[in-house]
Amino acid sequence: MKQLIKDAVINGLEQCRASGLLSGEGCPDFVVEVPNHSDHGDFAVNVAMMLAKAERKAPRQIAEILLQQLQSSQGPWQRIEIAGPGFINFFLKPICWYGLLADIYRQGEHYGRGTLGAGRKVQVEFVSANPTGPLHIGHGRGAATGDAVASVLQEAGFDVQREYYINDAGNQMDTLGRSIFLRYQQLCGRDVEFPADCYQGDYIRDEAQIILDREGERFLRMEEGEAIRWFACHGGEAIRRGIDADLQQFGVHFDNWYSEQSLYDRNLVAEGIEALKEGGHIYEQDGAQWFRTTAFGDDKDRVLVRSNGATTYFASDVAYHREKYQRGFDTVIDVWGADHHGYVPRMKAVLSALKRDPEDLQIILVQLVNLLRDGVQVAMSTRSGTFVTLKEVLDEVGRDACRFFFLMRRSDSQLDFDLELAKKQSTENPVYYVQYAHARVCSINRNAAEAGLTLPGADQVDLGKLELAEELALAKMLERYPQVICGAAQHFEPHRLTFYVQELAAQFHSYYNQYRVIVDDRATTLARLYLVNAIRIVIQNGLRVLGVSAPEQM
RNA sequence: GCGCAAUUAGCUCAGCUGGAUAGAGCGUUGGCCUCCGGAGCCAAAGGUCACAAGUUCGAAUCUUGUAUUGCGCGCCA
Repeated sequence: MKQLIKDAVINGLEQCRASGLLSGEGCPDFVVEVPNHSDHGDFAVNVAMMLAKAERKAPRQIAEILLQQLQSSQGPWQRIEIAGPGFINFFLKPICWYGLLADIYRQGEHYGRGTLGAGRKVQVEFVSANPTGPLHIGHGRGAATGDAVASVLQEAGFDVQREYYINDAGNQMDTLGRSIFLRYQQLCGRDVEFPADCYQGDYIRDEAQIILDREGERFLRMEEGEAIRWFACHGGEAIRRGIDADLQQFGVHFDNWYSEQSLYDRNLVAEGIEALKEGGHIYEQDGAQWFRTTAFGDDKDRVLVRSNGATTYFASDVAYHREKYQRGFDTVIDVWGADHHGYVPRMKAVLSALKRDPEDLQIILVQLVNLLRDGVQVAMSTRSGTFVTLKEVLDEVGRDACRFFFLMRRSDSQLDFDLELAKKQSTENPVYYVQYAHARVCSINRNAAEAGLTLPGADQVDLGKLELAEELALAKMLERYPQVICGAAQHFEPHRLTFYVQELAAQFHSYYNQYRVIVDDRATTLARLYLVNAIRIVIQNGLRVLGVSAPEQM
């Protein structure tokens, strides 16, 4: 629709020049936009203001000349006018909007799908929490965000893979093994000290108990190093399965779980370092191997291999990201906690060193969640063991409310999550507001069916019966949906969709409260059923992308 | 100290590629159920878009500076 207006304006401009009304050449890169106020029409064009200098004429004067030209030709508009400093405002015929409703029915659950991605391969890596403890509420926000970004990209036509990176190679796994082993020994009655740098959470003791029940006391006789390795391996896998179960409950499904250890097993870490070395990006100092990330804008160079021979976490990240592109992804998206923002330059440096466009790596920073209970901040730390898990929150407030809540802000904005507030299920929790709009249409449909009315098809509707300003506004709102998806995908901002469905629901509730859908006049009833069910489809689609259900009854 | 981000209504936040009179929710105040589901709707009040310069037809949006807040700055993961 926008393009149609743009073409018409360009065409009109050329004709004005051909007839000598305007001089100048070339066409400025003007904008067709949707004005904030409906008084300003459906679309506004700023071309006259941009031409003012080149034409040496007042913007309104240029607009007047263009207006004459446009009015003499055919177009989908009802009227065109000049306003403000020189905007040309287009008012379209209602049928232009109502005609688009047929697309929504024709495409159904596919309405909103775009071709922006053109099938290009994108990977979204998110959560990737260390398998040393259960997911907490902060991971939940990352999970909701990553999953929604992936879904939005899918809707926009990208070929998306969701991946979870398991940090199963560091010394934290050793700490995990030791922690469980110590609890195990305590459960066996041994008087051993449990140091502060071990994981304190109750789940450690639970895991130890499970192992004790299943395996008995045989590990007491095992050499300590060997026992710790066993506990690390089995404990890590058990915790990973627990994480997976929590994510399942949250409705998040990964296509791939990627082990950091596997990078070492396949020698990819050494290969990654070698690749950087070949590019001349590595030097040795104080017995360590350094990657010259400062050559690509980082603050300081980074160590890949320590003087004791151990590789750093960054080294496996180099290998990991290098391997992602070898797997054929055009764009790779990492979802990180915002406290890791200092790592962005060095990861971008990896791409530059590997001769990849740094834009091929997009990093979404998610602010940590500020968890409150009755307005009082809950301190969270994995080490101290005082954290609220994602599962606890899910059990309390439910999946839909939880996901919607996480997606109500842009990801790099702080989020206050008050558990008591979220549990109230009152107006503070807007997910019900949106779901209710959907359920209301379904309720209308049930009533319509009882009255012997069936949902009309596009060819059975007299669109002329939709003559209310509110109905036209709703139709326009529905037309915007695919653009919202597209914008959210381009900017990796799923919160745009959250805002959109809320706005659409609000507009529907308002309409519903003011007018009745089922009225005496059959043709009007059918037309309104046609409209509100298009709304239902769009709300359902929007919620599905956000990972929230659209119940028919509440 | 250096770097990154933020600063918009009483509170929490949107604001698209620079566009016309800056929006929403909550809270406050006052209304709306004989009526398809009141988990809803309507109305009112509420603003120096942190501050100051600059860029231009036009700035909450772009540039620079200042202030405040948060985060990051290891041969940790």
